[in-house]
Amino acid sequence: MAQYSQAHFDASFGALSDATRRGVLEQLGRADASITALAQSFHMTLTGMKKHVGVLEQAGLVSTEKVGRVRTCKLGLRGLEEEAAWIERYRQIWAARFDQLDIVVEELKWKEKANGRKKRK
Amino acid sequence: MAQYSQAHFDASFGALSDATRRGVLEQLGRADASITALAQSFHMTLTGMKKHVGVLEQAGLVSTEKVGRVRTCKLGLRGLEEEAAWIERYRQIWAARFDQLDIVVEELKWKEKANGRKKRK
DNA sequence: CGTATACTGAACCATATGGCTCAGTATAGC
DNA sequence: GCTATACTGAGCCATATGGTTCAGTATACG
Repeated sequence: MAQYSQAHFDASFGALSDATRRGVLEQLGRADASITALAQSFHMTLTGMKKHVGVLEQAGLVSTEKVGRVRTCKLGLRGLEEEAAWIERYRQIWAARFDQLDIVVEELKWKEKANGRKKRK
Repeated sequence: MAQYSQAHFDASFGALSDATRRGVLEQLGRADASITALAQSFHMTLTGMKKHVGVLEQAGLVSTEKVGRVRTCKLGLRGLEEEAAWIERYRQIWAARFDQLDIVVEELKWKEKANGRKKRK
């Protein structure tokens, strides 16, 4: 889990980079749905929606099962833990860089004032 | 703030869906870098790297400034707050659904009974 | 001034993406 | 059995992506 299998991220972030697919995830969060139901929700053909579901399934975000004629889609086994972790790590780095900038600003203030008591170095 | 400007996500998640670009973000997290430096790091042409930087810049994740001949790239003003929030919200929905599944699993337990499938809380 | 460096832009290429239609196959229900 | 439903697969189309080369332009520096 500590290892970030980069390859996975290509698929999952790629899957998230489309508004329709994010919408599908949201809808599946409310309730499972058939391909037909999803296609209608997003005003597109069955075939088009099937591709989107395929992408989501490939990324492990959705799982499907066909019973009779109907393929039911639901949220997949994989959550977005690793992706959340990656972003969180990035955000910390980003924040750190920004803090450095704050420090620079602060140091400049300190210089001009020559009175700084509360230095947080 | 509660408004999620979906259009933005296309760009940012799209930018994250490529290993090279994620790598660039990590490198820029350590230190600012020129296009040339980045291109060398990732073994690709200047022109190729410039495109990646362009994508990241478009997504607001990187900002660049040209001084003399050198264009220096740094982490952009935009962090990934909204993206983190989206994923977090999804994860909660996902977890909720999974809890329902846990209930199902528990209901099925009476059947197997002996096998120790420990439920994660 | 002359040359090496750093980038830029156009153009090309192969492949992927996001949609569609159309022609199937399989199942539900009368 | 017949028909409507639900999906599937092939294939088309336009555009985007990830990379390249090549021919510039602008700047640093001896």
